Amino acid sequence: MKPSIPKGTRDFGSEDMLKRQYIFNIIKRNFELFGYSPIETPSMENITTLTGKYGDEGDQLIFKILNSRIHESKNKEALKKEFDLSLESSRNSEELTEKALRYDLTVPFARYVVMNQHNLVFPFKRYQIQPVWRADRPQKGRYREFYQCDADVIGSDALINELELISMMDKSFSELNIPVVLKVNNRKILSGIAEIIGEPSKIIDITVAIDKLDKIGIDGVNIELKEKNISDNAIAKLQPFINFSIIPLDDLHLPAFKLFFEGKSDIGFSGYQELEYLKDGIKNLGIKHLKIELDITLARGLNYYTGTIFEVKANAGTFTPSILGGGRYDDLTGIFGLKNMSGVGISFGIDRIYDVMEELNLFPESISNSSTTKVLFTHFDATTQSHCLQLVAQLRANNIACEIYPDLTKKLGKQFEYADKKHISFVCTVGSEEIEKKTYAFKELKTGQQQQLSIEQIIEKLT
RNA sequence: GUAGGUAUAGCUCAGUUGGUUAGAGCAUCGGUUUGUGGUACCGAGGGUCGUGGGUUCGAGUCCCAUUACUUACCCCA
Repeated sequence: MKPSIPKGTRDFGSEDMLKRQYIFNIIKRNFELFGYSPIETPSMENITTLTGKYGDEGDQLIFKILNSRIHESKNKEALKKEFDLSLESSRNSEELTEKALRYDLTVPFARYVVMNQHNLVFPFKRYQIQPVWRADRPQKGRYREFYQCDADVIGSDALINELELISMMDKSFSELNIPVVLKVNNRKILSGIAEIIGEPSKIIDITVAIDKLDKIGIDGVNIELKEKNISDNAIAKLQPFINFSIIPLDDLHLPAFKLFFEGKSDIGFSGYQELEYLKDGIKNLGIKHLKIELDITLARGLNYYTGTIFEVKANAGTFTPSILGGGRYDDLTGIFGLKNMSGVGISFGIDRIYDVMEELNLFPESISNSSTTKVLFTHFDATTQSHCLQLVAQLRANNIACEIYPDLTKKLGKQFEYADKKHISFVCTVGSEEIEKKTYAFKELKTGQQQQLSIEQIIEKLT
């Protein structure tokens, strides 16, 4: 049988893992620096917890888990009927699947908050670093199993939370040294636009069309809008937004927004006010790295967002994936029975961050050619090998990572080659003469220097 | 769901308008070197050319089907 793994999944080798841990460590440190504490939730959720939160497209991508022991079902007729119906259309049948793999970390988090509401201190700030699964078609930078690194604060509708998140993104991407643009928008502004032009149900079509501006030009956008049955009158009203769809936040002319919404759309006006707060507040953050722009076309498919929305795009030449997403959700916990719990959060996509950093060669050289092992003990036979056991014990007692070449071989060359390939810095050779004199041949592979040292001298050298 | 591309050694890939025994590099193992790695040289093992059918005197090469992988669109981290 030829070994294989499901498509869209990957194995991570040791070097991959060291690089991934490098990213995880930076993100995790910043999460803690900004006051978030860790939680974890199960890989699988009850399917009813997940469905209906991600929009139609998202719901289709949920990995469902077939119920166990369906052959023992007492009501096989009902089961068959559900199965037949499932063949006809996309639907959820608890007869067949009552569990599913989590699609993101935000919805399980909301579920967690509701279930633990009496034990949590609000506003509750948590971070969570775990894999999620999507039944997507894999392609470059798109996987079916990938990690998200989420930080959310729930139980506070203050916009200072958004500012803190922006500050945290700036610090994190600055430390990772990735060139990025933070795109910001606000669902309230989108709703306001839809309200004013009288096409409230068409807002997704509108943003999708405007988003194609740089590809198909302003006329192309207008044609597409018309194809989506949006009235000429509405298209006319949209024109200012098409022209200023993407604009650096610093250049943003807020009075135009105010004028557009004031007295015409309450929700749009409140979106404008939030934007104004953010623009003012960002001045206080001391942003060093992040380029921030307002992007009216940024909609984000997830249904639960209600206010600010974030997306970070990396710039690795032709490869410009979005590597972070997030936003504010005013009532995600409401469905689970807990009202008035506004939350806001962001999610780093570590797998794509990895791809971008690999593309741009941003990993420190030291990661690729470093080993967790400091010293390899080489030997000639069973006697000298077992003597090594005493020596490694002493090194490990001093927190020096070391290992013994496990196979018995007379060939020192082979053992040295092992050390070299594993990028182990030092080799300590133990022969009968060494055991007698209690000094060992201690060689630094990088320099080729070798001296006879006692185990105490070795420990001293390495600490 | 829509549209392309690819499939040959463990890995990455050559293989000409169809023509005798299908090649290379890397990796593995052995040797030059039975107490010293990264370099070098010599040698060895490893293939029903994704699967099934067809055309042909003859198919890795052409045609059809099928499966897997992959890229782009949609959507997304």
